[in-house]
Amino acid sequence: MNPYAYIREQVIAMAGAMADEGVLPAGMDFANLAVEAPRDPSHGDVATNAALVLTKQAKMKPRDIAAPLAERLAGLEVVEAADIAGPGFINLRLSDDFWRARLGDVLRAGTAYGDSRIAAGEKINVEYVSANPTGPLHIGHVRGAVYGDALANLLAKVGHDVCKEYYINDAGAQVDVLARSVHLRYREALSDLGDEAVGEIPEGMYPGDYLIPVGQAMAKRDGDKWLDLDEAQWLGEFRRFSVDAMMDLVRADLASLGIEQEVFFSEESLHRDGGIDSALAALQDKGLIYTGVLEPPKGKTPEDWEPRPQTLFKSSQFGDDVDRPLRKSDGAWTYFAADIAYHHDKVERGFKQMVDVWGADHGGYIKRMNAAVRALSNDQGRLDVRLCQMVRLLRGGEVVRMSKRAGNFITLRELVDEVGRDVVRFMMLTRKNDAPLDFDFELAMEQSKDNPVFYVQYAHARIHSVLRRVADEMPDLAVDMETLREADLSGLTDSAELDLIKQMATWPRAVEIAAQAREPHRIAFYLNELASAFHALWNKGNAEPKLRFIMAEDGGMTQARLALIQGVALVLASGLAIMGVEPVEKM
RNA sequence: GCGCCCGUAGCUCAGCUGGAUAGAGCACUGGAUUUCUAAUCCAGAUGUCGCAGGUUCGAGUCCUGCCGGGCGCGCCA
Repeated sequence: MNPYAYIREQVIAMAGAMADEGVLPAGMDFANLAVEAPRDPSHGDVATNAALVLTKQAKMKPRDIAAPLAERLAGLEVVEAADIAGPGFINLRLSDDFWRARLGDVLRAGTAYGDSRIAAGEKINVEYVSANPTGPLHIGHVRGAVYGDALANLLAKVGHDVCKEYYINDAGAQVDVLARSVHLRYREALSDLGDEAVGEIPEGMYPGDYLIPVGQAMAKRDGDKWLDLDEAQWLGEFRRFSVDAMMDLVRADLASLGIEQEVFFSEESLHRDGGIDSALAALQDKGLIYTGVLEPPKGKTPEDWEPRPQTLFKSSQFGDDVDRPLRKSDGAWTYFAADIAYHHDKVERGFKQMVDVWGADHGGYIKRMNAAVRALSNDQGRLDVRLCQMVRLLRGGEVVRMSKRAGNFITLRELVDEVGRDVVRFMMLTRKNDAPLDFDFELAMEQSKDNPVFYVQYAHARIHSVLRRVADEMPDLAVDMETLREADLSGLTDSAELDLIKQMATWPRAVEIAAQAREPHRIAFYLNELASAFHALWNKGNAEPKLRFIMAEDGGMTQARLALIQGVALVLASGLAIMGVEPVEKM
């Protein structure tokens, strides 16, 4: 049971009853009525703004509504006290028994505790990473990868039917460059001279060593059949072969972070199979495509600007600043045209809700994509573009400088190899996605409470340490899950113990809030607080031996305490699962 | 010039979509260790929430205008 949702139901039911009796007017709207834990715990366990929200509709003073409502609430068995405070808040203190029963909820649900049905069965598409298939993933891709993956988990937790997707930009000129670079490595592989064969990699080619095995693989598969042909004859095959190889690389990089997407959608397939034609035909039918001339962009006119009639999409009709071109001057489709077709395909696949995770430098594209989705879906679909800000790498307080030209970009794989998957994932989720993030190598590896990854995992490991220990110290005591679920919890009376339960009871709500805001970082903050409450109780046991989890002379108390910390472990584990971090049992 | 994001304690940041006296951590000071892993905990201070208006019972949160920082601004992806 979600205690806040439960109390809210009660409040609404009572307000309804008051309406029936004529104390309040009939037919009031309760949408804004909130029941939450007050910021200040001294105000009680839960608070409601009911009287304040209803004051206008009822045309009554807040306190005149609050008084009779509080009186009724006080009559509930679980309510110990109902006070009116401030401008008209009703503060409730709930019985300890009520809270102890919430621990039972946690133990019965297991890691499914916090699962919600607010989005039950709603299909949603989450597209993330979508890096160009021209090389391994690097540091710039990591945050979006982790954010997108955690968001997908979070959305699934609240009931969404989530499709995790990657858009392969395999149609642009960068793929020609890739194919030529691989052809170079192919020639190199067939030459007796080895690396010497191609010498310096020419300007405008990809110099990375990761293409050497790709060239070798091609040489092994096809021998010298492409060696003396014109580019036009080998380019297509080299494009396909190279993109496949790069996507294998990308998938392996993602796997090292524990990311596995279900759909890999090829941009090239849109060009090949008529996807662009059909998407634009759909827009054409709606009268949203025309030929026109755009104004030059203000403030930064390109030198070679010349007004030119273009094929344009009326994105300005859907909130964009100007209409956007669909064809390049050479007649080829723009990237935007392909992207329209891609989202058209998503709409056709039945997605009304779509999330795209992009780098902050693509912010300028949001309006036109939103416009396109609205147009393609007859305003039924909704695209939510989430931007991830830059990650700054620090080593010992110094910013790690990287440049693409110098080729010293830190790859995703290097990062994971150095600090580990769990650290990377957790750290990337310790900030709001649209705020810049500093990633400090030294802090990431530090084993102290300053390191949030460690702090949370340590709490989980500590709990399992106790569970291992009790097996040694009290071998005859039953501590399996089934037993703990039925344990008598009435011995849990200390404020630190009840605080821990109350903290756990906010988990389902924390999940829903994070999911609605699409902000998985909130999960990281929640886990930090829960871990903190647990560490506090642990230390209280050092000062007061009566509060220790293992009470060798009192099996019943030990079971109650173990039930408590097992509950904490379950909530920590279910939160870490959303983040994609392993809940370690031993450190 | 235009658009988007950001501005909260000395530093790094939360702030539950409008609630009560705006919170953590770091740093600083003092304290707890024959431990269920002290890898931790407890106690102590600080704020014109960038500025100015507006909306209302109530604004860090919503609206408008400024100021400051970041990103972007036909045909690259």
